Amino acid sequence: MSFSNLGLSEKVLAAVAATGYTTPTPIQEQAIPHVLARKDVLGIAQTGTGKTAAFVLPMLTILEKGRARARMPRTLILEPTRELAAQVKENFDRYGAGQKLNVALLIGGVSFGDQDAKLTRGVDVLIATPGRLLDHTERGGLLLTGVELLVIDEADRMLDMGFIPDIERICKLVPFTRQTLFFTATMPPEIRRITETFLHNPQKVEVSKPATTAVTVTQSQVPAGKKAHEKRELLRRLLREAKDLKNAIIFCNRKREVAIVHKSLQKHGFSVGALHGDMDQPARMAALEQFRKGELPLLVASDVAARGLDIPEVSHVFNFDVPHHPDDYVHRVGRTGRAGRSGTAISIVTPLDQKSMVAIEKLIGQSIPRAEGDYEVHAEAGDATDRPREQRGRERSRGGRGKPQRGRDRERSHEPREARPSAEARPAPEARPAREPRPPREARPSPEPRHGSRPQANASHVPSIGRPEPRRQREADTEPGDHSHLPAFLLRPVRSPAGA
DNA sequence: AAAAAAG
Repeated sequence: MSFSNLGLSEKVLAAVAATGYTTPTPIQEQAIPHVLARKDVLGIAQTGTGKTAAFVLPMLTILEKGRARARMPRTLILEPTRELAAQVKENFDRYGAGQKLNVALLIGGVSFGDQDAKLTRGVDVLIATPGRLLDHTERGGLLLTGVELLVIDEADRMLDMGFIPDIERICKLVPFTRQTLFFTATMPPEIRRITETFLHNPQKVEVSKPATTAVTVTQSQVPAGKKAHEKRELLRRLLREAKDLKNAIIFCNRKREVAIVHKSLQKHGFSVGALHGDMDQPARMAALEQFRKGELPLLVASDVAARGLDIPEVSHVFNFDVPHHPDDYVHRVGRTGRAGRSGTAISIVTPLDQKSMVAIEKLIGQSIPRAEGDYEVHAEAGDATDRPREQRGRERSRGGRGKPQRGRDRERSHEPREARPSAEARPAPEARPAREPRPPREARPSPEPRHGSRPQANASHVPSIGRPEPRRQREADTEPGDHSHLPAFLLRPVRSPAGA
């Protein structure tokens, strides 16, 4: 199968050929002919399946005829996040280069006036997040009565984000006779309901969901204490010792944690950017762009970066926090090992994360082995090296010890052994009540190598990544000023420990 | 439990 059989125009075929793609993905192969036949399409597909090109390419073909009128866009694409919207625009810029097409991006966080001026000139393709789009319509600068084709992308994610009322409002503003392309990864009842109202006799296109992680990704978990400073210290060690690390995304569960980890890595000399939804839009775009260009090899991010963002060639994904929702794990890990390339995903797992890990392993249908190497949780009880500043805001994880933990223990003991798929992968720690002191190291089973005969991730084998801190030194945390142990490409160009 | 999006 090739692109030339799908009914796309010569111009679009030439643009596709110029990018080097020769074979359409299943979703493209199935959806493109329906779009060109001006049918409604219900596409059930995850990100990473080539979904974006499945609507961009036929839209470009359709848009070759006719032109836009002022304030009346011809097509409208709704996206859940600003970054995804910007990415769709890049697709139009790339494949529509040979066409004089007006593409406008209507997202929050950037100048309203520039967007308004562009609308006045007339746009063929309007790509928007719901809030800013409604802002423009309410102020009267935008009329949706000329929209011939509407794309609702990542509908289930919009549902999660509470956008569905906005989407329903927007749908009332576009003509009833429009063509609608509706994409979702899953079909919860609420999504089913809106497909019935938004779509007319839709052609259903479904591709097998990669509800699992790619086989080319080497996954592992590393045990850690639940204290954030221990996790940050472990992260630094993992970054230094990682094999073949070219660039990495480090995921945190909270925006606050993203900021803290980012600052901490900066302080320790790493060349690192941050991405989360509380950053202003120029900073978000700059971070993403620098990371894409390779100017920053490391990116600390919230789940805003977990889905859909096309960042080629990410060699490593780190879960600084284990995601509480197993789907998010799949999405995060999906940032690496794309298009058959190899990738590495390493999760820092505290005792509190065990439940989440079991759910993740169940979802992906495989156990995630312990990383090779000497990764052990530091002594916790009465740790004399505790620094008070690290204890701020830790009340929740320390206080209320008795009740919740008793509850968890009880639950555990009622769980049948064979119902826990990964019991074999992680023998000792979670089988033991969390309150008991850990036995001496010698008594614990040593982590078994899980990945064939891969040599131990020892820094002496990977000179390019740097050497690990000696254990004693780690206890005391590294001197922020001393960056000599970091390989050059991970090193911040600015040597002064600014912003400390 | 949190993130995402309109200021």
